[in-house]
Amino acid sequence: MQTRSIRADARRNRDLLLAAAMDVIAEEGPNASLNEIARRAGVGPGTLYRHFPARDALLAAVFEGRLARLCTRAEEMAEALPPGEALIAWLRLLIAHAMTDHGLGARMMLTTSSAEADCSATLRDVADRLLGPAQREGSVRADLDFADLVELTAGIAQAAADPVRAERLLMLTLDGLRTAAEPTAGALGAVETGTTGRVATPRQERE
Amino acid sequence: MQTRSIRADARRNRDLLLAAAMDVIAEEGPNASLNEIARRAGVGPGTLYRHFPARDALLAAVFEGRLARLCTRAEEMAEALPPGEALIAWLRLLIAHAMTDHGLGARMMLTTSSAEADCSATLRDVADRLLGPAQREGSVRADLDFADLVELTAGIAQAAADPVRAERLLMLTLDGLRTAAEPTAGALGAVETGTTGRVATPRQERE
DNA sequence: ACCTGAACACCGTTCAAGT
DNA sequence: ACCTGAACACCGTTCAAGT
Repeated sequence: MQTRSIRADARRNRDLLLAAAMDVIAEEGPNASLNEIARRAGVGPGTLYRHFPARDALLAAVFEGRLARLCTRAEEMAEALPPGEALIAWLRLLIAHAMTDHGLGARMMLTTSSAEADCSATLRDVADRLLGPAQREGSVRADLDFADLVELTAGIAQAAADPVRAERLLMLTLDGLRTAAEPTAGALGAVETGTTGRVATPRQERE
Repeated sequence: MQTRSIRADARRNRDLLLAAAMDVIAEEGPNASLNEIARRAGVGPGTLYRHFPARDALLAAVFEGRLARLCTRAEEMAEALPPGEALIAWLRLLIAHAMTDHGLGARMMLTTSSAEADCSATLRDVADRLLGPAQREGSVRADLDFADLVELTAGIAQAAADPVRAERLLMLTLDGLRTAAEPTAGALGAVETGTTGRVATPRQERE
């Protein structure tokens, strides 16, 4: 009496929907037609909306599987490599991940809403597990934040046309564009302004 | 006999369309409804398609105005500031630009197609005008490319939720995430690999 | 309980018909 | 020449009706 056959059907429909969604999204990206997904799963559109009331709920469900794999890999890296290298290797993985399915990964990484399937929290735990040691080791800036890594990574993934460009952008980001930290002229007190967020626009600053 | 009144009408419709597009895109972003734009311009949808056969053509037209301003500012900065500072100030401007209209700027900066209104070429000229001097001065990496700047900039704009986050990400990108260039263990010859683009994947990394 | 699929308002795009 | 706007196929979303 605990599990009804009707429930089994619902469960089966959910699985069909999810499988179809993975296929269609892989082909068409995160804006794929929901009706098409329902059609390919062999159910009516209403059934899709019953299981996934909003598009992001469906995307999050697809995203979860990949996220699990990403966490496993993070553990492996934390054990196999020195902290700094582990973090960088994982960032590389994160970028590859964000580039799959026409940017579904990046979209899910950046979206703060859809708290129901909170991928963001899981991601944060994993990232902190790698970031902390790397910072203590001194191979990475101490003021780095989880959000910094996610945003820089997602940005690179969205802007890069292919994995080669992505790798290039990652290396630039790790090493920085500047050659030195000296502000051209004498020692203005402006060296540290970078960390404070907004900086005065250079308007009347002539010659 | 050179200019017909009919032409004046066509011209006027184009202007109406463009003005409406600027409004609607500012409100709804680059995926705004084309029918809605035509409606607000007071013309039929067919007229819109006559003047702008593809969505990107319309977006490019909207983009052109802002691009012109961006070029003017670049000239001003090149004259008023030392090369390194001018480049950075302009990058900041580029990011702000890429964040307007719900990401229209970033989309146009990254899209290589739609060669008709080649914003990309204009942008490239301006960027090179600032990048070259900054590199000769030595304040910025010598191997930096125009594409690097555009992609990093567009990536930051797309990933940042607000201008404060964007400024933070820009500063991180300028200075780099790493604290030092030493590869953890002894002096492998790997210090310079960052500049070569693709780097060997860390051994057993599959998938 | 869960599913269905017709129905609604909208979209992008086209094209015969007008002027 | 240029414009119109009805028309087509599609979309996201809902909801009475079924089982």
